[in-house]
Amino acid sequence: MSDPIDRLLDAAESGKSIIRNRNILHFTYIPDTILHRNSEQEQVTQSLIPILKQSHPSNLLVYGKPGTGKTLVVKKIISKIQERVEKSNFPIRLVYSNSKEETTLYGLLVSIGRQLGLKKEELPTTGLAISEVFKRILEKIDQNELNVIFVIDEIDYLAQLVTKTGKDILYQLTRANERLKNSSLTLVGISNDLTFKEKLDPRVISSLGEEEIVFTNYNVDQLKKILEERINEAFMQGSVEEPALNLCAALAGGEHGDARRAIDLIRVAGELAERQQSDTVTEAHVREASQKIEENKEEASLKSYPLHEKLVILAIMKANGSSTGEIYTSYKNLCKVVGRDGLTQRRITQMLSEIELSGIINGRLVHQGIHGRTKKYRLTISTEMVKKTFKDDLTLQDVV
DNA sequence: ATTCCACAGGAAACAGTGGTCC
DNA sequence: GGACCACTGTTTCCTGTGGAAT
Repeated sequence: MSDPIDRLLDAAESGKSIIRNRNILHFTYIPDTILHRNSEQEQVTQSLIPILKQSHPSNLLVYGKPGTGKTLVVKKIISKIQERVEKSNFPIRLVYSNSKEETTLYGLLVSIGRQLGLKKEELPTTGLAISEVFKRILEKIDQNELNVIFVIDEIDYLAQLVTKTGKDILYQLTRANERLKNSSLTLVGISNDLTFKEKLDPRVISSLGEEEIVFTNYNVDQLKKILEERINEAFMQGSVEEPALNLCAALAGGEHGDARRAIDLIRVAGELAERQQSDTVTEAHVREASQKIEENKEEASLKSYPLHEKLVILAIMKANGSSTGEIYTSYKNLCKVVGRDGLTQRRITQMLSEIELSGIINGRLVHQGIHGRTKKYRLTISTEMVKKTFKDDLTLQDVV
């Protein structure tokens, strides 16, 4: 009798692979035709055309929900312009940065500076005043006579960072051209949040929102087209069943027409099907994939929490559906068990709202008359999931 | 009609870290 | 080596609130 592991490996080796090309199953892979964003591509191109004419265009704002291809379109068009302009001896420099990836305003500015070629000695990663960092970036641009396009993804986060620190960097960015002598700066902001402009300083709105382009959500038919094209290239002929394709499009369309999610779904479903040595991807695989993606998200976010947040989640688990006060008492007990000092109730209240944002718990404000008002929280994920994930944490082993 | 509970959640201040600049 | 800066995670202090109880 052969070793079961060998048997598995043998089977996997002899079974045929239904995925031909994995790369195509990543959202960020863009074959030229696959975006289905013709009118948006035209709009973006048009508003950036002044660069070709060697005058700097007005600032541009691009809106669209996640997975609508807005970043990909912007990047693609700018790199096309770059190619043309290179020949004409009028250099432009593309600087891309994602506000969500940088946790601080300082970090964002430094990432921009690095892309412009500022070394660590010229622009240290900490210690300077924000205005100083900004000044150095502008000096560099002017010195090298660059025509720069700043693409700032998730610019709503930047706006948040700015309001937090009280600096008006956004305003200065939009008006930077007034300070530049031999160069130019164009700002392309990308945002998921259509309402984000309302929170901005009116002075910023007037210069930033000169041009606006909205990427509408994909509908189910468009998602189907996108999936079909990718499937044709990425899978073996006929290995994805029609109902599976439809389900993928429907699931992703049910959220806000997120092509990234649709493509993720079909990729994971394909991988599952391969692992199970199935010749085709079926509806069942897609459902399984959807569940798996969900679980992975939950697990990853549970794991990423620091100790006190984990304790709070455990406290909610132990007293499911209870009020902030009860959760706090439960949390204090847990702290005693693991031998840590408990934080204040104010901080725990804040943590609860933070955790709620991630969707792991659900809060409901209740007014109990003379018994005051409180918020009642319950877990939205299974307790098994929490236990399973926290078991690996040494300090938590006793309390799980 | 008034009181009063049990918090929610904003604002500000603070401590500590890790850095620059002169 | 002291003044200064950004930033995080926290504490302290505070005002506001809907409806049961009186």
